[in-house]
Amino acid sequence: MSNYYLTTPIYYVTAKPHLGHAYTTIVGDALARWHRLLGDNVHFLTGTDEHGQKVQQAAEAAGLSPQEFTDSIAPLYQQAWQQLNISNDDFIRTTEARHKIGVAELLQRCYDAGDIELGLYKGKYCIACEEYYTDDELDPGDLCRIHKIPVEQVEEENYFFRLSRFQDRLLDWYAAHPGAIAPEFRGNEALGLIRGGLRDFSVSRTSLTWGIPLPWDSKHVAYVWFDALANYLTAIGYGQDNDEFSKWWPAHHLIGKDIIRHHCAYWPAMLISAGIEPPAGWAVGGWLLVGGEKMSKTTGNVVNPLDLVADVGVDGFRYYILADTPYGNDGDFTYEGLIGRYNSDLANNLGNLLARVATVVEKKCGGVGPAPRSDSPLATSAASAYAATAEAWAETAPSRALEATWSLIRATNAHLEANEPWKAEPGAAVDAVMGDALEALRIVAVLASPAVPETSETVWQRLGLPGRADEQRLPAAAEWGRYPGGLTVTKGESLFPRKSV
RNA sequence: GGCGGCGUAGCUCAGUUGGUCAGAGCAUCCGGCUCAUAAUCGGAAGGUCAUCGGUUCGAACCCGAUCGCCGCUACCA
Repeated sequence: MSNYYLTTPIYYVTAKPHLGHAYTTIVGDALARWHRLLGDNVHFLTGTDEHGQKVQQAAEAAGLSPQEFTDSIAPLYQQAWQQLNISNDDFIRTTEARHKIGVAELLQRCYDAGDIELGLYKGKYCIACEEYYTDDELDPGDLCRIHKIPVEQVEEENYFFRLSRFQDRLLDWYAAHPGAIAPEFRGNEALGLIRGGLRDFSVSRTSLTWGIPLPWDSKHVAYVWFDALANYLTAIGYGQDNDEFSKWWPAHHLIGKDIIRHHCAYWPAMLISAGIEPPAGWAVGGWLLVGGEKMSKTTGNVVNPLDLVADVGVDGFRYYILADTPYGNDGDFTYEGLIGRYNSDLANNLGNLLARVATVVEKKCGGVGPAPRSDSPLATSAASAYAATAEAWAETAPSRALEATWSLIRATNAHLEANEPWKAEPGAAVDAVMGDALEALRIVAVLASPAVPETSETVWQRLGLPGRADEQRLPAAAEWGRYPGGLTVTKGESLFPRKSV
């Protein structure tokens, strides 16, 4: 049994949970659940990023202390993930004591290594970005390109992380670890920006107090990115519990394409400096657009995932997110797409298959599920569906994984159609066909459980199987012929009632 | 400007080292079936794999050029 440590980015508490957060988190959850099926010992982490100037400002605007403010937002994420059936093993908030202890440790290590040095920073600073910019990075009139507001001329004593020293070490590390960043073109992008030259970056601020003090100079608080990245360490005991830490590290990171620089350049450099092994891998996702446009408050197209759950259920939403968006590229959320997937894949294929099988078992087999044939033609369909599903999950390609799993559902519908058990008199022939269908459904329930966990449990129970679908272990659970027969099959309500468009 | 990517059936996309690679799903049309959620099954139609040229016995896949689109070039999934 191997340990598998998976992280999502931690989400900045100036925004409430939206579709974009849900997208990354659901992908992470499905991956975590798949690895649990494989028998891995999984630790799946998500959380919230709660320090920095923007939080301080948002708190002031709300008339709260920063701590009160973050205390009011962080639970929204925890609740959202609960409602989306996210199986995170931990949830870290960067305002927790364990995090502050670990960050201090990491800072001190980098400082002791000589990679953090005091400097004077004169520059043009965008308050909204919390970033300094050079002239060529600004629009005419010294406007921030992102926020279109004037930057301020600021002079501040800062500590700097000497990132510029790490270019060769990073390139060497990546050369020795091909494929660490997926998809490949994102890896090229990361290498490109490292080759393009790395500038030292400021890791402290004296201009605000809402942050973690530097252990050797308490006038400074840690820059929010340094603070935030460290969550991946502090959540598993860095600086406090070495056994726990070394049990899980290095991590597999799930990130968005916009934070490649921080995660693929800053972060491994910080780790190398502190004497910690770089991450095991990064899976970089694209944006989930809404109607072809980037979600933003100004265009008013921010989608609340919980509204969608009310329409198509948790699994309907999860399935759509996973099946309709090839990971790595931008996806496009549309309501029509959501309903289309729901109807065709969930209602027509999976839901209807279970319904027709249950009915025929009831009518022709007395409601008792027969055992499958060992030489069923469906056995090969199941084997190839499993192989393709496993391969796709290994490549962080949920959409292809689900397509592969669903191929077994289609094959099962075809198998029924070819044998027409509803026309035959009860007997061995009917039993054989229905046993095959039940066995295929059993395998589908296991393979689909990372995406649609609730549905898989329901199918599992309706088939009369003991235990739970998500307790099964692959590859054994995908072997043909494990449905024992003699179990009571329950018809039940429609799994996914069709939606009218 | 620099670096990188994309352009495959109406739509969304698979095609890992060049030789059943011209595919899947959805949508459309025709037919079958009626156990099932007007579901399902079969079949058809639909692409000169952006364009041009090259390498090769053979290229969607390699090389060059052209056209179009996009990403990154220190905010945030």
